[in-house]
Amino acid sequence: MSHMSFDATLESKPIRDIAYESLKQAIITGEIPAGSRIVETAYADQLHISRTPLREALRKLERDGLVEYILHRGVVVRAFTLSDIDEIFTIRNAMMMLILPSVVANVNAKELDALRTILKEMDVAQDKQDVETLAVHNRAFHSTLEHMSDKKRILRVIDSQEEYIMRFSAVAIASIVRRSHAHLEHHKMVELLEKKDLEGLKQLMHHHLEESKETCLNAMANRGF
Amino acid sequence: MSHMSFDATLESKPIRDIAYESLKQAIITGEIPAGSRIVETAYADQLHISRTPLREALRKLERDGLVEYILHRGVVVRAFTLSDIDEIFTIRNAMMMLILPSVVANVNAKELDALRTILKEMDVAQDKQDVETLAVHNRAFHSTLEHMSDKKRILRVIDSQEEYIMRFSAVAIASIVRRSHAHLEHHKMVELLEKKDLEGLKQLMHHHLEESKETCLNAMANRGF
DNA sequence: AATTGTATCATTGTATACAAACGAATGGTG
DNA sequence: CACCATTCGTTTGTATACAATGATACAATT
Repeated sequence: MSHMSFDATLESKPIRDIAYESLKQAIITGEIPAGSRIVETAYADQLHISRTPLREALRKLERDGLVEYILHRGVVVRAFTLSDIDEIFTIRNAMMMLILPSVVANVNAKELDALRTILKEMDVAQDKQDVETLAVHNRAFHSTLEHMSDKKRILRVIDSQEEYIMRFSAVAIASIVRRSHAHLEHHKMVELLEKKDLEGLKQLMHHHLEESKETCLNAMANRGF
Repeated sequence: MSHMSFDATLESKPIRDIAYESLKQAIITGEIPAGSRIVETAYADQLHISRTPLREALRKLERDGLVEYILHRGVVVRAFTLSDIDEIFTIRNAMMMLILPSVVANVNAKELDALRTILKEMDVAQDKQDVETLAVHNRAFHSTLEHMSDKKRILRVIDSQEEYIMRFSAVAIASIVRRSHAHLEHHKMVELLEKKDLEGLKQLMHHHLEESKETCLNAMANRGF
């Protein structure tokens, strides 16, 4: 056993998955504007890959609802409206309410530690007003919390909305008021988790996500969406 | 204008979509058992198509969560557990609660008529105890009702669970007791819609879907799931 | 006998080639 | 000039060919 592949995470992913993630990112960040048509040959050339893996990536994006397929005309990037954002946050909130019971039921010391560790890093970022880092940790915090649940299918729905949420909640975090509120709420969430206070957690989480949605919708509206 | 293509619904769909639907059906009905590996060459040959469209169909099913992808080993059909079924019904119920306000807000005479027409056919099927037909109309009823909402993204989530729901709720409809309850509830739903009684409708719908889930879970458990 | 190395095979991953369909430009006809 | 048919180019749809990878069986070594 001289040299096996040491790190499974570095293992070469199929090109189609790289294309999938690349496209997803480009669409969510708006790099590829809504309404754009994605011409396979052009995009494949740009990525220096063939059309085959690109097309498979497009089929996945189609099921994600990020692109729309038109017979014999390929795909166009779907647009986000304010209503879309509203719905995305609403879905996530509802799903969160569904998994919280299992989160509280499953929570253990190790996972609480993981949350506390993230929280400490958030404290630092919050002190520095480092919004970028805060956004990253925010995602990690929520993701860790969510995945304490064993409701796989519900988690799948949440995950499918996650990309958008993080994209748009970054806008919410940019608000200094919302930022400090959210920070306090994250701390309170861990407290409630420790106490296994399901009802308190549900109420807090619902409020947290609702506030986040409102802040985000306002910010987007101001940006002329 | 001699002969254009007359019926858009008969328009030739891409093979990949045919493969997609065929596979989806086969998996949901259990024709391809859970845990089976789907070997591309074999399945493509069986459908008399090439691997390319089949692979694109598999990528869609992957995003649907119907198959699982394993690096360099292809896809295997995911298993349904009782917990899966529970979650699927739960998701659908929660999503339904979210769209009902917009359904009540948007309802108009034409759509109510459509519902009433379906209901009449259900009356006939119920009289004859024709479970097959009842299942078809049941799907049409719920689908029509749901699509009165303009919440596109939430509807997308509902639709993504719909196939399973119909597969499993067919089991529930097989119960004669549940069948008559459901029938009465469908009539009551239309009444409440007419009256635009949102709260009443929410309560009824929640109960309706919950009962359906319980009946289904019991039936499945008895079948040794 | 157990284990490890190696050859082979089955299967997936990707690229390319060709066919079919659509759309825009062209040209003829009333 | 308007209108329709035709042609051509672009782009998607599908098939096939080839490369890369992982699994398996078997032989060699201990």
